[in-house]
Amino acid sequence: MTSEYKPKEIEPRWQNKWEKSNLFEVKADTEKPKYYLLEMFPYPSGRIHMGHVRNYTIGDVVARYKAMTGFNVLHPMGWDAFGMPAENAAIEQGIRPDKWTYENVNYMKKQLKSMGFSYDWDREYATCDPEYYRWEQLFFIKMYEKGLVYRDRHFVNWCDTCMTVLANEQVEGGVCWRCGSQVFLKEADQWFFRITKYAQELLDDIEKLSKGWPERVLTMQRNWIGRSTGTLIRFQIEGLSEEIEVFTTRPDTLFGATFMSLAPEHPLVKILSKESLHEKEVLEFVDKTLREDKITRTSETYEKSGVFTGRYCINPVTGSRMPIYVANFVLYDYGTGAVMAVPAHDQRDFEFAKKYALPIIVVIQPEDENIDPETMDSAYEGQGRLVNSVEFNGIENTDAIRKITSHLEKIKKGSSTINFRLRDWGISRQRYWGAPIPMVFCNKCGIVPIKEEDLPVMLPMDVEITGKGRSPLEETTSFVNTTCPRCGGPAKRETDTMDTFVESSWYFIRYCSPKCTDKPFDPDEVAYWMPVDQYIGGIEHAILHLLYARFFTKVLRDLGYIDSNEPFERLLTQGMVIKDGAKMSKSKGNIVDPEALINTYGADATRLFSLFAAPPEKDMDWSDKGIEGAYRFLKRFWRLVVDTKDKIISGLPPVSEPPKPLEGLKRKTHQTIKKVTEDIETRFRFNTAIAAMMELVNELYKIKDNIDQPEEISVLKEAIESLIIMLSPFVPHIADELWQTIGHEDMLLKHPWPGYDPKWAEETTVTIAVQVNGKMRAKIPMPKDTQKSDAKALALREQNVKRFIKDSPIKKVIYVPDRIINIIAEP
RNA sequence: GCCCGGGUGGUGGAAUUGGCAGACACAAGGGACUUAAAAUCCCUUGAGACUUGUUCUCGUGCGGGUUCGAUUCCCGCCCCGGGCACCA
Repeated sequence: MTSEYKPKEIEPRWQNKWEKSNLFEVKADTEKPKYYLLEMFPYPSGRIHMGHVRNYTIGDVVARYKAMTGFNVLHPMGWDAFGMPAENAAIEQGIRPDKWTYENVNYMKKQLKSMGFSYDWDREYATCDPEYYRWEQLFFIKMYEKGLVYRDRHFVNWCDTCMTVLANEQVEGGVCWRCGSQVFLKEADQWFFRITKYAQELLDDIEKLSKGWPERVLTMQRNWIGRSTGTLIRFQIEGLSEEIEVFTTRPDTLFGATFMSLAPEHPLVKILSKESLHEKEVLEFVDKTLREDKITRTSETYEKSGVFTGRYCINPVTGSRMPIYVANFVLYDYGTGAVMAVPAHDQRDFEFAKKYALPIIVVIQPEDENIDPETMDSAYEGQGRLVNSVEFNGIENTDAIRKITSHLEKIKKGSSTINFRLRDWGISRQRYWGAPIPMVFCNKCGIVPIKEEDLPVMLPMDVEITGKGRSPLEETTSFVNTTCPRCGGPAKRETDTMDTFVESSWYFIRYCSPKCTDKPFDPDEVAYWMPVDQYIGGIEHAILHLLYARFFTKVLRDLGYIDSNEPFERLLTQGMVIKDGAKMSKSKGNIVDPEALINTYGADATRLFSLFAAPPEKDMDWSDKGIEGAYRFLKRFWRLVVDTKDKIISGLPPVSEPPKPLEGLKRKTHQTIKKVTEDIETRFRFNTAIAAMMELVNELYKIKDNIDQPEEISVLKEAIESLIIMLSPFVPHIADELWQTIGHEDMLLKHPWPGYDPKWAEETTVTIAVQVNGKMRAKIPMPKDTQKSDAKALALREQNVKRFIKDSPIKKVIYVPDRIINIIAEP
């Protein structure tokens, strides 16, 4: 062993040793408590980036720590391998998506291994493996049979020049990212998962997650599901048998509803204007609005506009005729896609009414002012008593909500209802590189699912991908043409593939038994490992991925595959990696390649820095200089151990009563163990854990050369051994190397985590801050647990304290034991 | 626009339940060692004031408030970031 720290030599050596001894392989063992630690799996984009390094280092610290505290730790890794970049690579470089993907997987796997992560690589898979997506196809069929899958019309982004469907990401400022022509919304038949059926349970179970998930993620999910209680009201259309259904949370304003607004997408729009004078104008307006993107449409500053359809509906309580408009600000996605317009009490309706000279009727008057439709310049959206509402006049509007709803129920024109903002999950993608949807279209039998025994529906590999025209699968006749599973006659396959969020909605269950071939999961394995105890990943997944995974877990439970209600017991959301004030990205050119860092400073320094730079939840600012500090600390620690190695090897085990001069070191050692343990266990604050260990190293540097006596050496030995063990989850290579250097043979992952003696982890003297009238005037060391009267006496003796009290009488003394004493003395 | 976060020295951050603002690092400056450089080790380092102290004043995005005491709680702003259902 050399005396110099050479990460390039020791890191590959230990990675090999770990691999050869199968250190990270785990098996279900009911004798041991299990711990399932999972980080969000990566998309194989080509090379790992700093976000991966950060995410997987955080996970690795927890995984190794849990193993050292006696848990049977499952720590798997795999690849979220379907998605658009592979198709883009095919378009741009002519490389096959499967080849591109698996090459990336191999390269990134090598990179992850060079970081020394404790993955059980035996469980690895990619979601584009047919052995994986075949089960997804099975779930689709089972869900179809249960009524959880249906087909409906939906709007997609369409580029007329490329003749192709675009993802939102491919629409830049309303135009196609490739050819620059205007993108518009086009209707298409799509497959949907009925996630709304689970809306209430997804909302209720948020409560159960409140212990282990960040509050902000739960709030975001709650708002996304968006449950609101309201009233469904039916308006009869004059001259037609159809009714317009409206969802409103403000039925108290019904007497003030003077017109009706429909979303441009609403199916009634075409029927209403059909063969009328307004038909052309309406259709043009709808067409124009669908060419605008949704974010513009819903903004408050957006110019509200609409056109009259030529038809009227009847207000069910007043009997008055309400003109029906198509309005650009009404969203088809929320409620029923139709809004009863109450201009006096809704700002958007008010603006619309002013613009088109529609009647404004005030039906709610506040206590302290008198609202007049002639003079008002904005809608009144507050509380008050009803007016112009016949038998409901004088009632508080909050009571009127209930009373008018019951009235509507009596006259059979409406009912109380619960509305969710959450919409069903559209999973159809007109793309090649995804899991085929296992359905066929038969002229005789209609839509028919593939037979279970014929799964998987294999994605054909030999296709031409141009990025233009129809999906490549539609062009592949050998794929499209098939026979009907029911009648055996000629049939066509569904050529849409599934949203890649479907793969990531259940991958964590597959890790429990990744090699199971006759069913999706081995029930015993799943029963042992699930749920995931700790999930770690980016905050950008706070809503969609996590909600879909929760939904899928509940569906798979109801299909009888698993018992868990929720997939992830605890969640840690990690911040992004920022450089020069912006998220690291290729387009900004501010990428830092982790591979270069590993080559220069080693995996341990890279890991240490990514943990030390910021707490995990926060965005982390990258600085090139910071890694130098981490590297310097490792060198410093290395030298400390090498310098004291001989003493430590021959040293005595810890003594309970150390020599007086070393009591401070003993105390610092136990305090550090306590701090590091708590920081990992309860707070995930690795930056402060590392800072504490740095402090102990600094302390050791101060005294290491003055230690000779056997009893002193025993204190030193305890400190250094504890440090090596505690550092091992953070910087595993150097830790195992130094552990061996001081004469041990076991690997630290199998070594127990050190405990601390509470007696030594406590301070005996504390520094009390003395305030006079809330301003700090002195600091006094006192024995721990000093009584208030004694503390007061000591404080009053202090020169600077006397100076500020002068002759003023002491009115009050506030004492927070072991922290602060505040003397209130004002003349 | 809507929902959710964040803002502390030159920089990253610390302050765990309302109780000493700036731990630990980085950068910078000074010194030791060296023929020299690198490496290493030691010291100084929020701003300002003077009476240079166990000193005072100011200071946690901005403006108010609650409190003996506010980075922490409340109200109103400003700025930055994440998500918004076909990026993953």
